[in-house]
Amino acid sequence: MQDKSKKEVIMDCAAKLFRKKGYKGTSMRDIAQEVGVEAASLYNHIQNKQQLLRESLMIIAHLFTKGMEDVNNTSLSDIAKFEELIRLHVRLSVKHTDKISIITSEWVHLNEPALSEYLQLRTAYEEKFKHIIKACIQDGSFKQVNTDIALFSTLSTLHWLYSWYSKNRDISPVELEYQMIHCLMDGLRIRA
Amino acid sequence: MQDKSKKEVIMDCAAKLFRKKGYKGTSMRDIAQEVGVEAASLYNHIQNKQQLLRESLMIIAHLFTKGMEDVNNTSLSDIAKFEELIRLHVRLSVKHTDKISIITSEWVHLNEPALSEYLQLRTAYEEKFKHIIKACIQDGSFKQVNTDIALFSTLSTLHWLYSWYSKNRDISPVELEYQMIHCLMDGLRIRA
DNA sequence: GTCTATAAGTCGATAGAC
DNA sequence: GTCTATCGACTTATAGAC
Repeated sequence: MQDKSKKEVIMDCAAKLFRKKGYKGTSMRDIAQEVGVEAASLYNHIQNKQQLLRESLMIIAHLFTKGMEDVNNTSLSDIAKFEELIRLHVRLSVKHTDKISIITSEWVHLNEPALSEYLQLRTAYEEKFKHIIKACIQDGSFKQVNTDIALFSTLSTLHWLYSWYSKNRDISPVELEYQMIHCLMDGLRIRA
Repeated sequence: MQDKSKKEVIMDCAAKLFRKKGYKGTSMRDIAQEVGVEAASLYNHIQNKQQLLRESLMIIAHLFTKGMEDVNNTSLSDIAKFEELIRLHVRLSVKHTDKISIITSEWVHLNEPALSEYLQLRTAYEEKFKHIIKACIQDGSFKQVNTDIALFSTLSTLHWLYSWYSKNRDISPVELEYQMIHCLMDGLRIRA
């Protein structure tokens, strides 16, 4: 495996600190200390602090967008697509834990025009997710639920996977995928 | 209804801004502008910025703790207690939308000893919630799910109610309670 | 109780030596 | 490419006039 470039090291350290203390709560001096250099040295590899937030966020946003496209390009049934999206979230949460936390809570600190670009990607993603839920209702595999609430409830759980997974690393990703699908699709109660 | 004290006005303005821009992203000048005074004037009513975060957060934490006690002091069945907790979250999210957002994402900026005090309350709350889920499994009303995942999934959805409710104020709180209970307990799929 | 003025510190970012 | 030194803006909070 190729060594990380210095920029990648900086991006990873920044994501780790943004997660722990937030974007505004993390100084360039904090990031420099984590990397092991002085703050001024960071600017030989990056333009500014905002770039660290923007690039981490956009990398993840495009991974979700690409994942959604891949799922929609299959000939799977709608309910199988729904399951595949849950697996996508689990996979990305396990692999990019720190950066995922940024997309969940630090996107508000994005400057324009990156903010609008990000929100457009997110809205498009959510609309496609909702479309699949609606299709599941129409083909009779899902109940006649309020689709907005179903979407919100599903995404809330998936957005916070990263925080839960950090504290429970003993469960395997495959087992986690199975449990999440079961929990979200079938609920808790025995007799519905 | 009694008029709000100046301190309450400041607390509400601060909560609103903390929600929008985060604790670290909100300056005392921002809060002062929202209140309609100069920044220095705030200090006649409050001690410091940290107090604004701490008090808002503790008010909500104690409302949840009190709500959990009330539920556990009833003679309801365990599954009815679970439903009652969902109603508690919906009720508090609707009534204290801004302050709830702080407890979800800004608690990391609490200084000690308030941070430890808050985490202790939160852990105790989660343990009691988990205990009710376990009781529901034991009495046969819930499936044999992973209780940690069931707890996490339920709380994630409930924690983000406030953000969803802000954008969908057309649904009534009572209808929202019903939909949330149905969604979390019965899932989406028709045949489990 | 509100204001102006300001202290004392931290922030992101740059200049220039090496 | 890293460092030291520093700029200018912004931060929380206080002092003291009114």
